[in-house]
Amino acid sequence: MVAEGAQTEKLIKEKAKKLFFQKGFLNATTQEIADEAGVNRALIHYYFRSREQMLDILLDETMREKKERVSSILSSDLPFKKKIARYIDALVDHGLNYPYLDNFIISETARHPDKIKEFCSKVNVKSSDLISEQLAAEIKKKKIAPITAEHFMVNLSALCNYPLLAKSVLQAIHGMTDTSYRKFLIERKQIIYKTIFNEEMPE
Amino acid sequence: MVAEGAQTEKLIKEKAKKLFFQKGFLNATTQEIADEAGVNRALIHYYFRSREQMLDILLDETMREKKERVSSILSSDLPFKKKIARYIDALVDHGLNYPYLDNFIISETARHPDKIKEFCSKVNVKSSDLISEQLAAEIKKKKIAPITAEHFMVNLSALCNYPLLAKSVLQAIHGMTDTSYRKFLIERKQIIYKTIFNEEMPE
DNA sequence: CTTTGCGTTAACAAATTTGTTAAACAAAAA
DNA sequence: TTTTTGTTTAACAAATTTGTTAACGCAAAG
Repeated sequence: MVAEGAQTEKLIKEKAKKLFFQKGFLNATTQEIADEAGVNRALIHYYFRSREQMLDILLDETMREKKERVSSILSSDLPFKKKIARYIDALVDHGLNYPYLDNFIISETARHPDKIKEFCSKVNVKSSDLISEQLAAEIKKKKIAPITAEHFMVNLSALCNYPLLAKSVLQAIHGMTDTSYRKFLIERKQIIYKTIFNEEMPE
Repeated sequence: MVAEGAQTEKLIKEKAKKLFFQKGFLNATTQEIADEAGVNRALIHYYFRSREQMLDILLDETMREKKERVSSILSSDLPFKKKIARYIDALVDHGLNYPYLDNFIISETARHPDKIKEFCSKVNVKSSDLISEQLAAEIKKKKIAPITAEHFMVNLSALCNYPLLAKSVLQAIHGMTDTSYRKFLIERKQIIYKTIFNEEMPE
């Protein structure tokens, strides 16, 4: 049973991401990660030196991937409402895969405030900048009620991300199964669009 | 320096809440809590037996308090929009005090799914039930666009809670200071009302 | 004044978790 | 076949963290 090096590294990363970002075990131990991947714990240190460094890599990788997906949509030349519809779609879909990613980032940055600053300086994407002109134009044309780009983006993030983040709680309160909650989240894409624009989502 | 018993217990709880719910250190050690309170670590075990039990008490106490505040508003006989305005106000104000409470609950329940179920069975408050009739009435009167009570409440929670939860991230992205972020959150009360009802918040 | 009991502390013990290292192992190169 | 290289493992060491305990101090009760 010899797993090629790069394979193992990838396997560990995948399983660690699963524990952290899908299951929400944000203090998963190196042992738990190793068990999940079915490898010896020392391999984590062999490939990543320390838990801390692995964590940084996972976070950087996952956030980068998400940011790419998301800002490619926001920087596209789609008409505004279409763009936002796509954005909602991407955000919710990504969140279905990694519901606890934001939760992880929040905890991590609460402890180590420098990390988020450092990361922002590397991957600086102030998403509100990407839509501010288009938003202003829509507002001028009276297509949308006046709102700043910051509040608009925060509204959007909140409506998309929160139900993913708070999955366990909302699911328990409303007594939903995993599948019915998933359905609820898919439904929300339309709801969010409607809440933001006060009109049905087209098509 | 003899601190009365009940005083000390209260002090420890306060400082622990500060670390967990205000600062977002959701793996604060017993030592950190003791230091914050300026007492010997053993006192935590003296009063709460174990870290685990203290945590349960803190969570129960804080959630109960929040639920009371919040559902008293929702079960009042205010007109619908006034009621929601109050609700937004209460939720954001509470969140200003304990921005990381939800984050804590989320992590906790991810690890121990039973806890949230147990809690829900004790303090069963399905907030959407408290407004569903009134909401339906408003919709019938064409005052609000059609939406289920569940989605309506999740929208509301999302818009209120997410910016508190994600404080560190949003603050970093938008380059805000603590005070300007606080201002931003206060502003949001109107924004949220406007987003939900598509009209200015009165008074 | 002595005793009793609660609150407090320091010191200790145990458990958990991370990180290191030397040896084992397998496949490719010599 | 032997060597070499990169990967994997078990065993060990160190650090962190939780939980326990015995002793100390002080105030109120006897």
